[in-house]
Amino acid sequence: MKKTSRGRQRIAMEAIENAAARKVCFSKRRACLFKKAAELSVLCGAEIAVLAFSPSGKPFSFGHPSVDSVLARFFSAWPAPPRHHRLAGALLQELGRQESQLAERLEAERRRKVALEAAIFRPWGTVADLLDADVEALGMPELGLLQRALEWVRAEAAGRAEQLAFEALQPSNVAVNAGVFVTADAPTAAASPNLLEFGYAPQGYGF
Amino acid sequence: MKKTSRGRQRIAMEAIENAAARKVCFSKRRACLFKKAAELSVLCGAEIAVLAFSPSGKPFSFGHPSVDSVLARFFSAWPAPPRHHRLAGALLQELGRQESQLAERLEAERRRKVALEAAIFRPWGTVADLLDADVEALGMPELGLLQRALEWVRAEAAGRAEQLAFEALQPSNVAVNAGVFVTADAPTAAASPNLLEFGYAPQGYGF
DNA sequence: CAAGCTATGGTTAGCCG
DNA sequence: GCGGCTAACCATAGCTT
Repeated sequence: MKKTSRGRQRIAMEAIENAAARKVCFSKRRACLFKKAAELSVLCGAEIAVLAFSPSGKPFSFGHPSVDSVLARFFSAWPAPPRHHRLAGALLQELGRQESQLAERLEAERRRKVALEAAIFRPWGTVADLLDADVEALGMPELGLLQRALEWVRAEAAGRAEQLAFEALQPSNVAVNAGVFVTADAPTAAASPNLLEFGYAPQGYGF
Repeated sequence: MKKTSRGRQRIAMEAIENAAARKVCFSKRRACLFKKAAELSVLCGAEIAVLAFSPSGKPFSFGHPSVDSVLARFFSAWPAPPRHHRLAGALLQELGRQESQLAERLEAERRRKVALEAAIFRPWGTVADLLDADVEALGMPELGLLQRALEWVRAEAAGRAEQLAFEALQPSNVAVNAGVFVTADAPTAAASPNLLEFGYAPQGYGF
């Protein structure tokens, strides 16, 4: 019997030129990376999040117990350096300065609302677009609402994420999800971008 | 010559009870996980972030090209679902309702400032503490400032992250950092929490 | 307590169906 | 374009230093 395979070959640690090979490599290795992350979280009880964008820009994520919880913890884990006090001083100063302008801002608020109104009934791209485009023009009530709205949207998206366990792993407390953001070609297109979701298990090399 | 090692053994995919073994396992596997993430990003040109908390709560992260850039992309990559339009409607409605209360809120703003003032000159724990404790009381100018302040703090922290490449990998565009957040025992302690930084290379099993 | 060792289980590049 | 196969690299559990 002649050898039917060359087995695993050593490859150089550099960008894979061949597009097809790169895609296959990404899918295979991403799966293993997520599996390793899951194993680590199970074995050691660690909280882990992995975010990955395929070469074509498709987002994938793994989280234990969830991507969001890890992100939240990560954001809050950064220690407060001494400079926070300087920051606080600057904040207060700015506060006092702006307080004296509250009256005129009340009027400006009204103008902002008109701009917001126009922006809102225009089809949106991403949440970030809303933030980028309008946050400067938003007044206090809008900011608060926007913040809550963003949290809501992200919570809903996270809630739809597939809750899958790896075969050899504890079937609970491991979440894997992947999604695609398909931009609309026409800015005026009424159809909203698609949200595709995948399970972790065999989902092919597509991305 | 008698066998000097049992080689790699198969272990059950369940939490490791022995604390010491768990620590060693976490350190070894985390290193490999980061290495795999780096390889994937180099081979496929993918953007990847890995956030991990050790069992004892110490944060570690890997990012290519950087944790922050991946997080930013991840947040903005979530597609805008149709419900955004419903959300927009609700937002506008709420906006109109709240606009009629602008005048009285102008007065409330003044009261908020006093509360903020008190909060600001109190030693802070983490940025999250500030957010959690005061965001409800913050008015529009404070919110905007706080947002910028948060971004600034995170940017500075990220800027201090070690820029290391793995031996076999391209020496650029790979960032690895790890830090510890040491909480102050006394809430009134003036000393701020420490920020310890590590390189990726041999740093032992400590965490 | 971290670093090195070694045998073995796990991962995966290249092919095939 | 996917899943599977195979053989060769790689990761790593348990020890030793």
